[in-house]
Amino acid sequence: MTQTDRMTPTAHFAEKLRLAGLRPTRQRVAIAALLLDGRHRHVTADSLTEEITTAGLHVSGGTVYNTLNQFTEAGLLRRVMVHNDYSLFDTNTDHHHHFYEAENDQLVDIPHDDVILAQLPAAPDGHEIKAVDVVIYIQSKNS
Amino acid sequence: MTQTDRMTPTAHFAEKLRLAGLRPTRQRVAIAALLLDGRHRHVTADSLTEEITTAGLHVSGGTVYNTLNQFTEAGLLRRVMVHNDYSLFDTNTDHHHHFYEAENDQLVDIPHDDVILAQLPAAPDGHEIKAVDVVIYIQSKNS
DNA sequence: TATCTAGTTTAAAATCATTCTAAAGAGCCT
DNA sequence: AGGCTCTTTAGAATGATTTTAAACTAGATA
Repeated sequence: MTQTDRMTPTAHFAEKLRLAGLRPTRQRVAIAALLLDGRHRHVTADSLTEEITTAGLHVSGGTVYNTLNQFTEAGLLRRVMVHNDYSLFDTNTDHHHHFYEAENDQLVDIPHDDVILAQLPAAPDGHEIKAVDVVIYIQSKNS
Repeated sequence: MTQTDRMTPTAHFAEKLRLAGLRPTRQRVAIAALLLDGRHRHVTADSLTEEITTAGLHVSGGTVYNTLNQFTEAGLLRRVMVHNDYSLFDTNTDHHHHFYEAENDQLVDIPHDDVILAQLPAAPDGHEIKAVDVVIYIQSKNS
């Protein structure tokens, strides 16, 4: 049993935020409780706002965007690039890749081991690799 | 010597557009002449507009966007997803991947053979793989 | 070559996700 | 509790891209 297991949910997420270097404000804790509960899913500023509303809470639009960006920078979320229409965030920060079906704007995780990069190029001089993203674009067979 | 080698540049690109199913309008031919000459590079709506102006021509903003989208749909260009700020297009439609340095918004091609995907997952039922994109995010070593 | 029509281009307005602003509010240290 | 800094807020601003409605043109037809 870890330390945070004995805490109230709020204290648990507040601690998580502190560890990430973020002051645990009411809004950030509320969003953390929604997004960082271990469930793996993909959210947008819009879908998150909806969740917040459904939970009977209110957080201003600007703060939703700020929080999403701060969580991402802190490594609590991962940004997924599949189109230019709006930002997508993945609550699963483990190393994994994605299928993307443009037709339905559907993003699906690929299990960690199912893509193996046998050989990577060396990063250009003076640079290091920060992340490797693989997106496999798929479409219905009858289209 | 192929057929198009004997044509004027304009006729050459007009033919290219026809083959792609696009009516060769003055604007599309002009843009094709700039983008589809075989040089491999990355352009944005903005950088393309600049090129057009430099060439002493004028094409409306809407048409620049439409053309970029149509060329992409026709397989004459490839869209590269690395951020959400604006769309990037690659004049190289061959299968290859990219390094992306967020710091300077710098996109660099990775030679075809330098990334080897040893194993790909099967596409979900009823779907087929359309494309596989690999983006390697890099950063300066001293940051 | 004149005519027709569907597809294109245009400038300008509209859209829409995201960021910025300035003022009000809230952690948190003493 | 007091105070300082970081946050949040609502609303305005930004900026890339799309849409609009009218003017234009490629290409087919007569």
